[in-house]
Amino acid sequence: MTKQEMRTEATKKAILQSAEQEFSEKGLYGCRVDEIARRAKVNKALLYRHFNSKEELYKEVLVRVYTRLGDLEEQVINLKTDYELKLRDLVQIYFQFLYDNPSFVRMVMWENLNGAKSFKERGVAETKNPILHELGRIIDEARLRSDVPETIDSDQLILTLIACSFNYFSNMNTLNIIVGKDLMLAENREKRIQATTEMLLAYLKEREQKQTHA
Amino acid sequence: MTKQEMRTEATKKAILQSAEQEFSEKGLYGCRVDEIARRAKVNKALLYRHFNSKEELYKEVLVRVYTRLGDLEEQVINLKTDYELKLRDLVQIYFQFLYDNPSFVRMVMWENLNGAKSFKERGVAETKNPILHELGRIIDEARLRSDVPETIDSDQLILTLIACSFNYFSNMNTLNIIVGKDLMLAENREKRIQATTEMLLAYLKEREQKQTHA
Amino acid sequence: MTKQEMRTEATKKAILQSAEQEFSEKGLYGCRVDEIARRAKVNKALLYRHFNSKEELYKEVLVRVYTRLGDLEEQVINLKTDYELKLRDLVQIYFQFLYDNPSFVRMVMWENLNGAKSFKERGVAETKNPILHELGRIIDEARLRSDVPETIDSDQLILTLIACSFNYFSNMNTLNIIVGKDLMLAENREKRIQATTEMLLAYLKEREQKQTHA
Amino acid sequence: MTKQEMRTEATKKAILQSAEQEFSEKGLYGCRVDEIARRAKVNKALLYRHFNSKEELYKEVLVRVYTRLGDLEEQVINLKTDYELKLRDLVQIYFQFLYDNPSFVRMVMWENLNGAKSFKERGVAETKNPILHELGRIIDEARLRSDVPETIDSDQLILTLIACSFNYFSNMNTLNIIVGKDLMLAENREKRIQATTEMLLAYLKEREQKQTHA
DNA sequence: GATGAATGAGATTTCATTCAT
DNA sequence: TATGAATGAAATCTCATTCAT
Repeated sequence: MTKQEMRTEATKKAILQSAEQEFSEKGLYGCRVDEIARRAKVNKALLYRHFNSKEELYKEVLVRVYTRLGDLEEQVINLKTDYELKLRDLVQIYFQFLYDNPSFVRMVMWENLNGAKSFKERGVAETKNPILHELGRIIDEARLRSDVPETIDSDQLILTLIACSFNYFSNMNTLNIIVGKDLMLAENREKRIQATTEMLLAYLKEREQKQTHA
Repeated sequence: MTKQEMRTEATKKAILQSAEQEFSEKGLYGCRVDEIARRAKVNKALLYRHFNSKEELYKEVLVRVYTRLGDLEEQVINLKTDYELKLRDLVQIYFQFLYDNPSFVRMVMWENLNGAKSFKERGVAETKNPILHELGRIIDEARLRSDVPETIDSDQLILTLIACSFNYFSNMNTLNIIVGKDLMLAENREKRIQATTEMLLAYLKEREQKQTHA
Repeated sequence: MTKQEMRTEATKKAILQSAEQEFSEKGLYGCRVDEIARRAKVNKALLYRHFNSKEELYKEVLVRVYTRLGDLEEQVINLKTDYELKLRDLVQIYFQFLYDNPSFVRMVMWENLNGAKSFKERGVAETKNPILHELGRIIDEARLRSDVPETIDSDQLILTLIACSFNYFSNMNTLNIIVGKDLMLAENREKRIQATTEMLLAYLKEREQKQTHA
Repeated sequence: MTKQEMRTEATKKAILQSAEQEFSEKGLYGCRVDEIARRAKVNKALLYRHFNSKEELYKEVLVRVYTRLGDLEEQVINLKTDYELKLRDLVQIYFQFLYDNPSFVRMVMWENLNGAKSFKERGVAETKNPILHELGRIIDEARLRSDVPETIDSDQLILTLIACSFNYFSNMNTLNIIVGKDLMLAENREKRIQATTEMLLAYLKEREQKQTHA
């Protein structure tokens, strides 16, 4: 890579970082190209040269943000063997990820509000998602060991994991008011991780019992 | 109420309806006053006469949408006596509300993305919320009957109920892709209601057991 | 005059008073019909019924304001006989009038900025102006008594009287800054009246001398 | 200065010239940004890029117009030595300036009608004013040579000079009607310059005499 | 006569995008 | 590649005026 190319890459990265801040904060419509350029310390014409349009830049940001999920892979493979503990860790890791990546949460929200348009157009769903991948494996393994019944609906577990984790951050502003607490506090997050884990496990066991009694 | 006043109310209502559609769809920034006026079949000046600014109109819509929660009261008071059945009904009612009121879901999302600014400014949190009110009562009653342990963390139940219900609709666009199903279908919603109920109950019982064994 | 007519007159007067405040303060373009109506506590439609248009109302105000000059007549006829004292009094009266009628000063300024359009259209120049009328008489009388030379240019006296009096109030905002004093203070006004009088007299005498020596 | 910068300056100058015409003619409120842009042959967005707002542009024009006073410096330093002649020249120069710069007169009028708001905000009073500066020097010198008494109130001279000169142009539209002459004519201006000078001198001498007799 | 609602045209300002260098 | 100037379209909001009762 030549010096020139490296400079170009640096420029693009600066733009993307700036754009991530702006887009995640204000969305595709609330955000201003001027502001992105200003924060990236480049001029608008350059931004357009590299990304063609505001919308394309937005999509690039979406992809970039989503890709970070992939970085969880290492953490996820090194989980304990016991499936209860594994599940607990998985929830923990997901919560931590959402806590560390507020722009992920917000971009997903913008996407949902926008009919997941860019999400679909850029095939973001294909992005490696170690959390869900591992949840699937946990269930599969448990099934094999008959820890959970064959009939378990793994979608419900996925939906519950996502709901309890994602919603905690996505709706934090209103939830804080509703429960009258600062849910950002480590203590409260910890409690919620615990409860989420218990819920998932309880759901599994409940099903198990039903299965047994059936 | 005079004829004149009735006409005025009708005009305001037309504007509010139009604004609700536009704001819930595109948010405060993505939406255009021109379009709201066009849909309401009034001119912009009139809209400004009645609502002063785009932002005030937005807040009015937020309040209006949120107020609909209150209409659930009748349904909620007529619940069965058994607390398990009650909980099931509550989840069912909430899911149905969110299904019937997509603009509620979206407005809450916009608010969260915007730091719940208008939510706070208009004291929307004070709005009657029969769902959460009833959930509180269910837990209280259960406690009295010792169906659930004293130590139960009711916040976790609230957060779970909201998360599992709200997130199902708020993130539907991306969830549909992730689970590869159309979650809007009655069948899938029904399953999710079932799972959510079971989760809540299992969580309660789990705690109960822990309590017992402790 | 019937009760109804009296009410109507009262309404018109209220509008005119309000309009005078607004127009003199902000001019024809800076002022808002809404505001005039609000201050007059009538609605706009009524205002239009009585005055047809913003511009006509403006002209009405101009005439009204200018007419107040006429009220000086009584004061002016009762002047002392000595022409020096008369002149002094005249200056004093004019200063007092301008001090008491800031809207006169401002309306004349707006008119000048606007090419005296309304001034001409409404023939405001025809309005009785006891100050100038009396100044003319003073000069005439003085001429007869040979107190001043025949050749005196009375226009110069008129222009000086107006300039020294009017400009003191019309440019007060900038003059205050230039001379670093509050020219509104009675003390400073008094000094200026004195100086203006002396100037007029000195001018007369100077001319006289020239005449004499010629 | 690069070519680019020169172009930019040219654009700004074109806008300022256009704005001066419009603002001086119609004032801050009567004037339209559209029109300024049209006359300057640029589009509105560019105008805003360079000047931020209509009001800032107005202030820039005010400063620009006022600065022209400074250009009189050369003329003013080369005055004759005799103080009577000096004074005469000063009046002549000031009249000529006001005649040549109608937008100066009008901007000062707008400012006074607007409470000298922009005048104060931009510290326009600090602008070099060779006329008043020189008038001060003339009086000082005269005092030293005892041509005029120590007690002379120089403010009165300043106010008279400004009043007689400025008012001649600021109120020309109404004065023309009052005196029934076209005061713009060179002949009439000349007479007025003569009268103003005599007035100032007469005032000085009158005071002198008083002083002498005292 | 009097009112409050309603209107159309237009004001200032903003924004995504392109041009010229 | 990179830049600052420039643009056209459109956004929010305002205002003199008229309508309907």
